[in-house]
Amino acid sequence: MGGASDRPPPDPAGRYERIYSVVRRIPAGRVATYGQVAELAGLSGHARMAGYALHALPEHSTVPWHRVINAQGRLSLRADGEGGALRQRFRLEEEGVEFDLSGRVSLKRYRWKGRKSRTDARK
DNA sequence: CATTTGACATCTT
DNA sequence: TAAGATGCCAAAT
Repeated sequence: MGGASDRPPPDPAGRYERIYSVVRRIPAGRVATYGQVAELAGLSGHARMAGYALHALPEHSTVPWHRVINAQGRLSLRADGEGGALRQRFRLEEEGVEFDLSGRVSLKRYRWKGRKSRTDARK
């Protein structure tokens, strides 16, 4: 067993990097939920971690954090008030993502089908 | 070192 | 559809 059990994060100082890596793979015009990002990052079940990672992300970062939304298809941003969320919404609209009257995104249509790496569909 | 809080998800009422 | 409760991990105080 190679030791290390099955714990994915061998990076005590770069766990977030794993999250960023997944977010970077999100194509424009597509969105992914925190839970999905966490799962692709190897932290399945720990959706919160994904959120913290993005929050700790600097603005000048090249990570398209605006493509990451919550499972309700809604934007989640407490800091910066609604301005931050509003800014994110405009950014997504600019990429082709549409919002409904409730301010929610149709995950059914814009959800990014990201796999764990592997062009193979599954298995 | 213990407590609190935080870019969430999922289930239940 | 909305609202409340629970679980998760990490950083801040």
